[in-house]
Amino acid sequence: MRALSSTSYAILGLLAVRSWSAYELAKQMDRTFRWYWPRAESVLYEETKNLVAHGLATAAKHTAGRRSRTVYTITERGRQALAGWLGQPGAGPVLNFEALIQVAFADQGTKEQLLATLRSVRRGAEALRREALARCREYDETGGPSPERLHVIALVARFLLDYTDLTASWAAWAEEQVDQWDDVTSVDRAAVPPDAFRLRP
Amino acid sequence: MRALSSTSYAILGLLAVRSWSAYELAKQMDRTFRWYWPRAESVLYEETKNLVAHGLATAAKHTAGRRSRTVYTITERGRQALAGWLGQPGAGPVLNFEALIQVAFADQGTKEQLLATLRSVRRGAEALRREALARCREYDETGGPSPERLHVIALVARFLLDYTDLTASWAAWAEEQVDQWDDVTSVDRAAVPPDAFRLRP
DNA sequence: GACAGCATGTAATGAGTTACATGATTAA
DNA sequence: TTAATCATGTAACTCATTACATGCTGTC
Repeated sequence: MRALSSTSYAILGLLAVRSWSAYELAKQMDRTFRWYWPRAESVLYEETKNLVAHGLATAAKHTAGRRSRTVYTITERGRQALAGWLGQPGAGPVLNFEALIQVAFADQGTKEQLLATLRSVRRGAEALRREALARCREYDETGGPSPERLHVIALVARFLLDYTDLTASWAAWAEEQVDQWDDVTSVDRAAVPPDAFRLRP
Repeated sequence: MRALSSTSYAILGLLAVRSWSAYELAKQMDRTFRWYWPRAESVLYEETKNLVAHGLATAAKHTAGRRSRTVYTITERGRQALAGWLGQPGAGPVLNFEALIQVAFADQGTKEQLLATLRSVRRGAEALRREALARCREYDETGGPSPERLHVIALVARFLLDYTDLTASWAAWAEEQVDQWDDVTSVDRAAVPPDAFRLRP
């Protein structure tokens, strides 16, 4: 029986909304947490058991046809634990951006390498932005699967939309800048993007 | 002798700029990587040894006074390894935002809890934005410690400035929205922030 | 009858964090 | 002389990932 982690509470949060099978939870984690709390599928199967061991959820084995599925349901203690955790100070955004290390030391490589890095970041970010926009349109038009939770979902959505847009826009801007450079080892002060060091209005 | 990780290459990147003592590297990691590749100080002392074991750096024990310090220098093989890594596709931004889980399930707690979470995020983000702005002003005015690297630093700075600004602005906006709510369990469709689901112009 | 997807896991491994240990130097 | 900071690490632990294992079910 492990101690409860933020990941435990994240799953407990989903269970507070409704009961889910382990498989459904795994899919839902991919739909939602992937954006701001990405974890491998396998943690789900460990954590659900952990929640049961702590008495925060119950597991019910169903056998639809001959195929088994375990449905998890939150307990009253689980709701209390979740409410308590919501009062703890949670960590702000922690970013891991490998490609940005490569950008920071790009003068040790070639211009082509830097452009390839930026293009790959831009493509990935654009795909995420498209996905975020499509989901947002769905929520806006249909109310989504939990219309009674739309007000909190909107807060999260606003962040993710802005965040994916920022990444895509930045990568596009950086590509434009680098395109204008003769060389990645350039020392020319004029090659430094103007206003890069100032907050946009 | 461990396999090389992205963290290994990050440190190797610093060594490509100049030689550093282990302690200086630890400080520099805090100054730079903390923003987009945060790692504990202790990894530095493991990784430097690992770089030496791989032949990518050399260690020189100096004794200034009676205090010992180990100065690390990149080797030719180290420069080649770094240049090779710069050509590999690096991962895009991966976000871990614990407080956003709490926002997503805020309807299971109280309005006060949600406001406290948002305020704490905003305070932290504002502090980071101030720090980023101060560093940017320094780079803009003095050229910073490596003026010949200013063009790549500017690319990184632009991202970090926008990113810290986004987080701070979002938290402030979210606080304003929630302030107007009667209750966090509100179902009123009018309480949903207008245009939250649309990309800003 | 094969293959994609449903459904649920386990084992091995690894990267990273926290906490601790140690002693020197310098400024108040 | 006390505290802060310089300077370098080690050990234990935790969290998470990757890769694998298993068998069912519906469809072409």
